[in-house]
Amino acid sequence: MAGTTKEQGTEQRILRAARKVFIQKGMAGTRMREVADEAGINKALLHYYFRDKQRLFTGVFKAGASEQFSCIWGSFIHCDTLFSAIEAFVAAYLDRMLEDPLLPLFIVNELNRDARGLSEFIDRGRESRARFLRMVEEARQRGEIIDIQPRELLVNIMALCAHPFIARPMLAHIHGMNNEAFRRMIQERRKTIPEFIIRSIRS
Amino acid sequence: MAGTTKEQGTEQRILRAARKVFIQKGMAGTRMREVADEAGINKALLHYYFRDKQRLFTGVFKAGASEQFSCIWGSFIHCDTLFSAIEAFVAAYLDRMLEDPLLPLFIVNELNRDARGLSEFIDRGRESRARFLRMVEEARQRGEIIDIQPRELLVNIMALCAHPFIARPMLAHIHGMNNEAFRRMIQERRKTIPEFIIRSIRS
DNA sequence: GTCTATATGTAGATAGAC
DNA sequence: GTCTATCTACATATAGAC
Repeated sequence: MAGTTKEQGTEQRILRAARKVFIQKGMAGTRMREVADEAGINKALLHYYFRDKQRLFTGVFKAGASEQFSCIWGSFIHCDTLFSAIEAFVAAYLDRMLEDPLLPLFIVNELNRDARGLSEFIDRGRESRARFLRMVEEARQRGEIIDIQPRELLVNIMALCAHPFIARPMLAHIHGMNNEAFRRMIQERRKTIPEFIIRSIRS
Repeated sequence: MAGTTKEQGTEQRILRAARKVFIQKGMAGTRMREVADEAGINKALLHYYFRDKQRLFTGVFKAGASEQFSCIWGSFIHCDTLFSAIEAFVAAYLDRMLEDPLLPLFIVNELNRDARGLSEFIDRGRESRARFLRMVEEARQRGEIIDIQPRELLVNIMALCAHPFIARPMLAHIHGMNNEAFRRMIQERRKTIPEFIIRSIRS
């Protein structure tokens, strides 16, 4: 019955360690040595499980990162109004990113370096995105919201959610925020972002 | 009278090349070799002008990047209303970043890696930021806008301006945008971002 | 100032013992 | 599977000729 997994599974330990270091330092800034140390093993074992750095990098995503996209984009699946969908999406996004605050910066960063590698990763939320865009278009036709391009609205929502995480060091510097203050700000934005958006688009 | 500058100045050529490569690849991803090639010289000369990689990196900013912050934050210096200041700021930010679309990602990236290095760089706009926050507070007290934290509004404005540049590869992938389409989108946002914001905060 | 040649360190990756 | 020891490549940086 058991068999493949040992105490915790070396492969899993490596993946968790690699994920942590890659997200923090990026592909170019990551040293295999550091991943090995973080996992409590040596470099040779990394190459035993994953042939090379690139495969390790890819493995990290195959093993978990992409499920998060599904989680976020699946957040509003049961919402029947546009406004409730926006609220659900914002809450899901902020909650998820609070657990991995460096993830947004990491993703845009690596996507900028090599868009091919993570394209399938993005496509996970494709249907949900299409559905959201339809909801916007329908709300517009019913006259519930002003005349705004669905794409534009989506970009704005993503911007308001992601940017505080991406620009966190700058915000921390400008406004003198520590970790606790940052979390409080994000918690408040769970409410204020939907309010900000809905005030702007409501007819 | 002339004297220090030659045909174009080797130091300037190096700085321009370094700037280009650093912004594209980041500190960790940049190879001195690549900078030398880009500048049309050899590696040794880089070390002759700038002792090491770190100093070259610093030199790039001392030589030009920080002035851009001043340009953006000085954009609304003659605006007497909050709404006109927002319009001026958004226009200045987008126009500037269209010239260096990779700059926003680069800045947040390096700031995340080492916040000390670029802190003085951020401080350039400090007074202007303070003035902007005062304008928001005053407009709020006059009842022209709703009850919103000045800081929060500033974060939202920055988010709406910067995020399309930062997440450009993702947007390009999702919406199938080429360079020309991206520029058109930014041009439209010069109008739509201020509208979006002002609709949201106007009493 | 600018080059070639080289020193020095360290990265990713492999060989082979256990 | 896991380790130590090592190979190879390449990055930063320097020495020294011109």
